[in-house]
Amino acid sequence: MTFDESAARPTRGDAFEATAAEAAHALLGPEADIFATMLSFNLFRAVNQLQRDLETNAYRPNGISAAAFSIMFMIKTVGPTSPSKLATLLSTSTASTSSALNTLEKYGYITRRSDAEDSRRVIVELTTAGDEKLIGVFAAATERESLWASRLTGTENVMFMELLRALLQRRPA
Amino acid sequence: MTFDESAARPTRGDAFEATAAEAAHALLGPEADIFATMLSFNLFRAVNQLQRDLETNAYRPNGISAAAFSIMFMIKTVGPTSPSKLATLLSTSTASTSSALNTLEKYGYITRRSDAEDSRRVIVELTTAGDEKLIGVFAAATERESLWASRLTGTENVMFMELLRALLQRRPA
DNA sequence: GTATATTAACTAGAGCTTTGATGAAAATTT
DNA sequence: AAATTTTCATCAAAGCTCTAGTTAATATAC
Repeated sequence: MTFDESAARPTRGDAFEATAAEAAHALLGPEADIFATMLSFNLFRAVNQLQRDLETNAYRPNGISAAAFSIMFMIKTVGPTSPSKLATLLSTSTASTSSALNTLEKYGYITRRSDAEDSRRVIVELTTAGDEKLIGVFAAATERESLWASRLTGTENVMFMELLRALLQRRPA
Repeated sequence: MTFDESAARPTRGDAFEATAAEAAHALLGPEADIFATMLSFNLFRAVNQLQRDLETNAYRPNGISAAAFSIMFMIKTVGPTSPSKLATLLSTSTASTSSALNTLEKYGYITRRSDAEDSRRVIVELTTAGDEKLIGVFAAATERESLWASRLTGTENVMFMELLRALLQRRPA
């Protein structure tokens, strides 16, 4: 990926970022390099706002949680699969997955059955109701996400995607 | 912010992103524009990994939670303040803040006292133990965050910061 | 001055998260 | 074949999240 180097000039964060930077220097001393910390700070701020938006406007109106949505979407992605596979794919624990599956099962959106090959294993499947629910929630979420993306230009969005892919794919230096 | 337009060429995501994109098209049809959705998908993936890293390597070894850390850091940032002010600044509910403050108080990291001016109001303050704890955790978190930032070049990190500031400061189009 | 409305903090209940423990089944070792 | 280890799923307990509702105190309206 290449950037126009002239673009790499410092710009200003908002008042809140400035206050947080002050606190960081108060904790680590005025000489400390806090760039990565402020980057992480703003990253969490932005993602928390997006997450909240999706929960308020896509998940909750449809009566499901973010975790429930991600599990249903994952089953849709990979097909009928086991709780442990879901946990691995979603970077969460099997215990959390088990708990969320309990709720989804209670609502009738997924079913559990025993694997004939390996009876330790459980196979989780979307029901018809679950599939229909997922379609509605997914459409609502996509709409909110598009609204967020509209804060950036097309080029900026592509850059953003590049940077995220780099974060996900590159090993730490 | 300006970008080198030649950099705005599509690159490839990982196998997992490709699978998710397939599922998205299965839900919305092959014509659907799922760019924003995939951007959001990768954003959550990256942030979840970072969050997990910080919890595992900075917060938990020091015996506190991410919420506890963010509250302590906020008190350090703005000084003694009320639960409702903390909730506003952290974009969370007063109920969550109250719950996290209960734990922090139990551990002796913060104190609550009544405001003389308005006795509905509570003033939350860091104890000496809380301040010392915060310094240690903050240093550990900063170290992990720097490691993450090292996955990107200096220019890329600056770009990343620009994009986050744009997301936080610009109104939806 | 009394009644209503608003505000601050908290609790209650449901859900998801974690680590750690448990039980059962499969794989491995001896 | 028998004993050990590993794997899978689940539960338990502690903590944070939310919405909704409560209590107490302040502000405003009549």
